[in-house]
Amino acid sequence: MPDRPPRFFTHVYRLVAQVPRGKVVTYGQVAALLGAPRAARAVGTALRHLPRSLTKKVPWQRVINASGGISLRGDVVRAEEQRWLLEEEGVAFNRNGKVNLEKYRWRGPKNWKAPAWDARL
DNA sequence: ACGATGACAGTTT
DNA sequence: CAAACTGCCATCG
Repeated sequence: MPDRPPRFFTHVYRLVAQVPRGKVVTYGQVAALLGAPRAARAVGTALRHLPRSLTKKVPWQRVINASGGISLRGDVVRAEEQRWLLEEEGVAFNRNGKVNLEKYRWRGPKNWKAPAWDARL
């Protein structure tokens, strides 16, 4: 059994797990909702390390970049899978492979309160 | 502890 | 509009 994911990672997973089908969020948005508006890059790191055991529970495909595009640069296969999964649930891509964020962006959970993930216990 | 790393983002060319 | 630059952050050896 591998080690449990770091705190920050698990918070990312818990939030992303709430993104409804057919909606998307950006890395920066996730970071902001977690109370760390500049940690967008770290959110990407967290998703890159998403345990296989959680791929079924965490809709990682619903997280895209601020430009409305897929960010998996190196992994082309994975990138195609992400687009396929999103189209599968009704998210449309324009000719440039971008999603209309104004239309598909998820605004976040109701009465959401940023977790104190960075608090030292 | 320090520097390298990467599924980012905003600004400037 | 796209590529280049620059700042930022949690993790990892």
